[in-house]
Amino acid sequence: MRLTEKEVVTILRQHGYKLTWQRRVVIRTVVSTQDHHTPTAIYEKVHQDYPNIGLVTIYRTLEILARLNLICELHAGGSCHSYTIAAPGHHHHLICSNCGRVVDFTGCELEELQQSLSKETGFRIDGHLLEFIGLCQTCQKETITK
Amino acid sequence: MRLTEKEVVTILRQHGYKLTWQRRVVIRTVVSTQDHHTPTAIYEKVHQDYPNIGLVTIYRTLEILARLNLICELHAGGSCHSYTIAAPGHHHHLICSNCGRVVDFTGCELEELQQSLSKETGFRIDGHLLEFIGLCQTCQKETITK
DNA sequence: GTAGGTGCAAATCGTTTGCAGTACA
DNA sequence: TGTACTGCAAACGATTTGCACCTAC
Repeated sequence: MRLTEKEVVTILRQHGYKLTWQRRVVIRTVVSTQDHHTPTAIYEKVHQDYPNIGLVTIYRTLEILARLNLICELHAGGSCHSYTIAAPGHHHHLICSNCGRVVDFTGCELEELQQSLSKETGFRIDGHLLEFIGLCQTCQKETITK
Repeated sequence: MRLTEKEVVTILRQHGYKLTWQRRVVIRTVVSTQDHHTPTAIYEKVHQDYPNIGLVTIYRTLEILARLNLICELHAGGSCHSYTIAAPGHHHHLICSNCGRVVDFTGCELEELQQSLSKETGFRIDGHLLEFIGLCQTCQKETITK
């Protein structure tokens, strides 16, 4: 399950950050969809309703949220500065290359591979990056009708 | 096994690209180390011996090499525009977070996970991104002595 | 009341493009 | 010899920074 606006806000406060309306708007935007967003995309979306908000604020807010692991950076989609709302705990992402929808999953079961790799190479393995890319059900149908 | 300079050059020619000394120098630089390089890093390295080469040429050469799958883009290291020489066939990377050394491996065995994910989510899965990050043997020793 | 947050403008960085000259095949 | 390639400079987009003002706590 993904983090809710309330949870994100709470964690933000717990870490001593102030809750401004700008931050709340950014959080709401990220939480409210299943896809991933670049800073500019968030800016354009938010800017429609709140023309006073600055792009700089988006950057600064995203930086904080990323540092607190409240949002996740994606790579497989294309842009490497694209974020989606986090889910608690260790998880990975399955991304639709057409609409950008992101689905979380747990249970990557890489421990075995990681161990044998570690043994073979002598590396001390600290982490991994795993993302799947494909087409979601809706976009598959669209492709067929076209 | 990773591609050699000769192999890269051959493939380049097979695809109708001309072999300039600039391209040869870039290829040699990428092939000659086990780590990964950003365009700027390659430029600086190459520029010492060949001050006439332009950064633009590095970009254009890397673009071609990437398109022909002769170099691989890495993400887990930090910079998202970092390349390492490719190995033939489906493979993944294990990256040292300290020295940047890259080790290839095959046999990611994600087919099972991929299938169950596909069944659960309805996604048609087209590909995946998998990278391990850690410390190579040499860098582990360094960390201990310090 | 005050520390932290915001917006603006300018600086900066990485990357791309237009164009005239150059070199590989 | 002709076409593709190069280097330069300029353009461009994304991101960061300095600073004066503002606001959540």
